[in-house]
This record gives sequence, structure tokens and C-alpha cells, in this order.
Amino acid sequence: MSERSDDNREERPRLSRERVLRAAVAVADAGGIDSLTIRSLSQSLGVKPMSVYYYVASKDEILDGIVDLVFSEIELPTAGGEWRTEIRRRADSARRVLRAHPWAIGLMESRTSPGPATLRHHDAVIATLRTAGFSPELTAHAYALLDSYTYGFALQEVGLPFDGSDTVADVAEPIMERFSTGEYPHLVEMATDYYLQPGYDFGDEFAWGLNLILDALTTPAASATRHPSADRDREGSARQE
Amino acid sequence: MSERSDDNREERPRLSRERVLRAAVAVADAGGIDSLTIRSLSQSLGVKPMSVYYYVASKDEILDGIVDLVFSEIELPTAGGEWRTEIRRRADSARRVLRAHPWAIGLMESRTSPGPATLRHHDAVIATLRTAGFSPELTAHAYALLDSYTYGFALQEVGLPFDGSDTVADVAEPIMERFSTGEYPHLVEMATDYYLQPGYDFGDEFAWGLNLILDALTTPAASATRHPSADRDREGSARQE
DNA sequence: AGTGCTTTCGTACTTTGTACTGTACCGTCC
DNA sequence: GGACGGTACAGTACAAAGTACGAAAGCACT
Repeated sequence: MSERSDDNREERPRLSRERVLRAAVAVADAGGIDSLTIRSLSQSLGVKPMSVYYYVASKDEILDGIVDLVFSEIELPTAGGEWRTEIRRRADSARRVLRAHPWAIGLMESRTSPGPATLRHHDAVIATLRTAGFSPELTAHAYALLDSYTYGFALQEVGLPFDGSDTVADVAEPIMERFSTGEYPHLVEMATDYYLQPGYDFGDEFAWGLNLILDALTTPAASATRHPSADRDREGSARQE
Repeated sequence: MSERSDDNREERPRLSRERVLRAAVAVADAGGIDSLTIRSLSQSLGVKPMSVYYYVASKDEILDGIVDLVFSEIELPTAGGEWRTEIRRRADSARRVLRAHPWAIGLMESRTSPGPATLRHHDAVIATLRTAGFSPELTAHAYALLDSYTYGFALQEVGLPFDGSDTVADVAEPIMERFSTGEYPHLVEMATDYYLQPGYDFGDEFAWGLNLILDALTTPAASATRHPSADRDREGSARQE
């Protein structure tokens, strides 16, 4: 896009809303969401601060925009495919994406107006479940459950002090030492006996829980519009695998 | 500089770290986390801005502190009781607390150093599960699952545009109209046929999903250290029982 | 009275978001 | 062809934010 036409002077638009938002994501990825200021953003774009305001109305709009941009990175499930596979694929993708952009989760809380990618995403998941034969009611239940789990897991993951480079041990060890076995005995026991064992990866828990949820959703008890109140332990009937 | 001040000024400590943090929670509850500034906080305490810095080192420390304060509001499960009841109680409590302090979820992402209340909380939950006979492995699985679900649900709940005062319909209706049935057919269908029906309360989904998880955890398949059936599996994971 | 500790306040510096204004270039219409 | 408006940036400026620095005011000892 260099030798377009015209003369020596180049006045092609350097910016665009798209480019502004992508740059904002890059800045946030690199230095955290706090490092994303209008000035740092504009500098990464090679323009002066106020120039970005030609493409976005406010910083809040940038924040809304990058949340939606992150959502657009999540793989959509394909309606019609084997629903467990599709749902698992999108859940895995969501987790991966949210790990790549940890700041996005914190933003989700404050941004209440969903963007187009977010809506498209919801639509695709609903379509997958409905096409697989879920009733509207069960779809609502399942969607709330799956999304809660996925986002919640991501939330916990980014809340962990380490960032994937090392195992839990490297960071947890010094913390654990401080209250050796006095104050939080069970926590310390679990940590030393399990979390801090070599090879443990918290991320692996994701698949375990997701499988449990998917299996439970295929159970007759789930389809049978369970009621939250009265059923405690009348179970054992719910197995088929 | 100025001549003098009041003579009968009593100089007993008006503040304390505790009071500062509680006031910070109150300010955040009232006007959102953005409204919590050193100046607004100090004003609500009746002192000048810099005075609060005698009790906290920085605003970040305040944020860490109020997150832990919120955690301390969550009911602890009692180890030894019927574990489903205890876990349900603490999950319900967590959801209630996080709804009362919606800003806390957004903070959890950025605050990586857990406070004493947070640790005590973890300890109590682990104790409950272990006492109920869960193996360390299953405890880890179950805890990750339950926490992910609980926080994730809360995250979704506070992300909703309405704040509990009204039904979903009031806020979703105008949004839905904009793309009547064109772009997001399944989403619109679900919304009109289900979410927007009178009497629907998203919060009710919480109990449904929680029951499904609790039931699934009592299933033999869960206890039997399930493996991601059709997934890439890690080698060397501890297996016992 | 002097010394030191605790608690609060005043001042000032820096970084932030952004309102207002300016400017260079383009195309369009009379 | 000249006035006009639109486009895409830049410059200046200000208010609000966090907070470093240190003074001041009271108390508790000597």
C-alpha cells in the first residue's frame, strides 16, 4: 500500500477504528490494562494523543471495543455438529483467548453493553444447543452453566500469581512457608501434597470439570427439567455411560 | 503558615485501617469502583486526602484490602456437616456477597495476592471436602469446579445491564428490537420465548447448575478419578484410590 | 522545657482523560 | 476558480487523579 497514486505526499489515513482497537489490545497485552492510556496507545500508533479521538468517542468506547474484539477471537461452535465436541471446542477456545488477554475478564464486569461479536457468539452457542435438541429451558440452564464455568475458570486462572511460565510451586512455595502449618492446615496440606507436586497444572482441571458438566447434561435427570428445591439425594439413577 | 486552629480539638485517632477499608467498600458500593478515589474516600471519612495514607501504603493496598474484606463476608462452610449443604450454603453466600459488591469481581482479576480472609476461606472449603471423604485429587477437581462456577456465575450476573430491580425484559426489550429477527435469530428466539417471559429470573439458574454439579460430584464416575475421555491426556498424573 | 511518637493536614508534582481549537489537504458545486 | 465543507490529524490547556514531602499539633515520657 505504498505506491498508491498521486504524488510524493502521503496523506493516506494512518488510523482507523479497527487499527486503534487492535493497537489497544496489543498495548494491554504487553503491559496490562493499566498501561493502556490514550498517550501510550497513541504513541504505539505513531500519532499524537488527540488523534485517536477521531475514531473513538472516549476511552470507555475503546474498552468496550477491545472486549468485543477479544470475544471475536473465540472460536464459534458449529450448529449441527456433535454438540459436545462443538461446545468443548468453544470452551477451550474461550479459555485460551482469555488467558492470552487476561485483562479482558476484569473488563467484562464493567462493560454492560455487548458488542456484535459477543452477540454473534451467544447466538452460535444457543444455535448449537437448540439444534442438538435441547429445549429452550434446558438451553438456558446449560448455557448459564457452561458460560459460568468457563469464565469463572478463566477468572481463577488469571488470578493466580504465576503466569504460566512456571509451575505453581515456584510462586506458592514462599507464600506457603510464611504460615508453615499453623493457620491454614488443610490449605497447606493440599498445597504440599497436591498442588505443589511436580507436574501439576491447574489448567488441566478445566477439562475435568468440563467433562463432568457435559456428562451431567446428557443425563436424564438434566433433561427432565430438574427443580432446584426439593431434590437432595434421590440420585443414583442418573447414569448411562 | 496560618495563624492557628481550634483550641479544643481532640486528637484521638479518628481513623484506622479497618475504618478506611470499610469506608472504601461503602464508597464503592454506593457509586461504583470508579468513584472510589482517595479524595472521595477521605471526604467520606471526614479527613483530608493524605490522611488515609497513614493507614495504607497506596491505593492498590486499599483495593487488595477491600477484596479481602468482601471475602470475609462470605459464609464459611462447616467441616463435618453434610457437605452438600455446607457447600451450597457457601456458594449461595458467595453469590449474594458478590452481588452486593459487584465491583469486587473485577478487582479479583488484578489482585493476585490473597488476603487472610481469602486464605481462611479456601482452607474451610478444602476442609469440608476432605472431611467428607474426598481424596486430595477429587478435592482439587471439585474445588476448581465449584469456585469457577460460583465466580463465573457472579461475573455474568453483574455483567447484566439490569441490577436486580426489574426483570430482564425491561432492559433487553429495546436492545432486542434493534435487530428484530435478522442477525441473531437463535438469540432473539431464546430471548422472546424464554428470557423475556414474565417471571424469568436469571438468578434462578444458579441453583439449577449448582445442583447439577453437586449431583454429578456424588456420582461414582466422578469419584473414580475420571479422565478426559476423548481428550489429550497428560501422563504421570497421580492416581490413587 | 525538651524530645520523640502518633496522627493529620497543606502544598506541589505528575499522569491521566478530553474539550476546544487549529491546520493541511481533499473533493464539490456555483 | 474560489468558496465551502469534510477528513485526518496536531497543539494547547485544564480538571481530576495518585501521592511524595514535610510541617504541625497533640500526647507521653523524661
